[in-house]
Amino acid sequence: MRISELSRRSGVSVATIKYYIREGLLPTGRPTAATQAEYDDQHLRRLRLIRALIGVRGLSVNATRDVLEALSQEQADTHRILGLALGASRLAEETAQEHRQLAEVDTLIEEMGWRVHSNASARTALADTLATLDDLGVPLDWGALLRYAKLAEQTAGVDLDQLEGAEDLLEAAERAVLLTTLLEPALLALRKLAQEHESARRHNI
Amino acid sequence: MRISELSRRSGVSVATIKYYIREGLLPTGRPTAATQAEYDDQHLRRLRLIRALIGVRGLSVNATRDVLEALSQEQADTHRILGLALGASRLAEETAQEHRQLAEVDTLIEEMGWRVHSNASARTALADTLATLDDLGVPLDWGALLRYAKLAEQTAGVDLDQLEGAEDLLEAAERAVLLTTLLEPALLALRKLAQEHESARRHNI
DNA sequence: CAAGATTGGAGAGTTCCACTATCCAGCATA
DNA sequence: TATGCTGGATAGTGGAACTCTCCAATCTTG
Repeated sequence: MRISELSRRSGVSVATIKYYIREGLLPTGRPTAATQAEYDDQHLRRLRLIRALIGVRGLSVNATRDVLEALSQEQADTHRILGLALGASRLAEETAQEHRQLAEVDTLIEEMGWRVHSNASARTALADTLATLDDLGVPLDWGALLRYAKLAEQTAGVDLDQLEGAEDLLEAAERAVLLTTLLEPALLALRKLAQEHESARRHNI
Repeated sequence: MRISELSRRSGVSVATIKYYIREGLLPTGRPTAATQAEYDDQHLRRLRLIRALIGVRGLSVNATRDVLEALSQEQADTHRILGLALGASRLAEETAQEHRQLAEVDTLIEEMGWRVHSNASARTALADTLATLDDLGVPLDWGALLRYAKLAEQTAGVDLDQLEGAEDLLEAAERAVLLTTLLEPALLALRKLAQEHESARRHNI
């Protein structure tokens, strides 16, 4: 198919497809002439993934490219993908406060018995939030943190179960990305609904 | 204190403070003369909260204003805050697909016995993601959804426990906002760490 | 009490991002 | 052969989040 058909089938404008190609989110088509190229179902599939990551998950184009690069580099290795596909995280200036929080995060990881090698951004993101809560005078106590961690562990268990049924490796890798990245807002939405219910229950409304 | 001291103590530039005042995130100081106003610790506190919501949580200025308005309007009612303080969510076009997913979400809410009245944005956010996953050929099955929901319920339990110790109502309301909004990236970070561990465990690495 | 810095308020300017539009020569189709 | 589509490049758009500049009034310092 040519670009206009790709556009029609994906619902993404030709101009935007060109933009994604320029930005390295989407590979170019197979050129058939100087001003002609051929696109296939892989392109369509990739384009849908891009739109999901940008539109539903709210990732930036840059963050999306990072995720996609991890996807293509590590297609054979689902485990690595899970470690890599975490997307955008803020760059944190290293204050003394942050260092202390980072140490607390590492203690938590040890306490949970988690074997975590890379994932520096998740560690700093966590330390970041803990530091901010401290600054705001609403520190999160160790017990709560531990309970959250245990629930996260169970959640990850459900996540990994979802990967079992995957047929080919490409699909497994893609599914891993979707579960780490795309499911985030859904889980947060679930938590909000549960909060409202739990609040109503405790206040006897 | 005057604006420059507020700036120095908060680490936010004077220009930005003025911008937040213009945008309605921060109330004006108490005017003492035509070109002078007095700020207090409440302003400083509010400013730190704003920076946390924008910087750490990544909320937009508009979304932050919504959260802050909910905070000031419903200070006395923690439950309402929890329902309101969910911040930015994408506007979804109502396709037939979406309707089906929304029905599934409602079935889930019923199955869980959740009493949820408002929170339309959490419902659509959830339906959105389910629809997208379906479109991408990686549907989330009912069992997994139910397991996620149960974990969300337990997470909400921990959340609500955190509110117990609050002394005054203002603090309770603020804490509710921080827990619904600011803790999100932390929980997602925990999930990522847990995923990496769980993946390593299952693959015997 | 004069000089210099600071202030509140408002408008304009800046930077970044995610597109979107325009242009062009080459190609496909009728 | 004319009409429209194509890849590639460049420029333009609109929104968001600041940031700068200006002003007269006011405060502070010497």
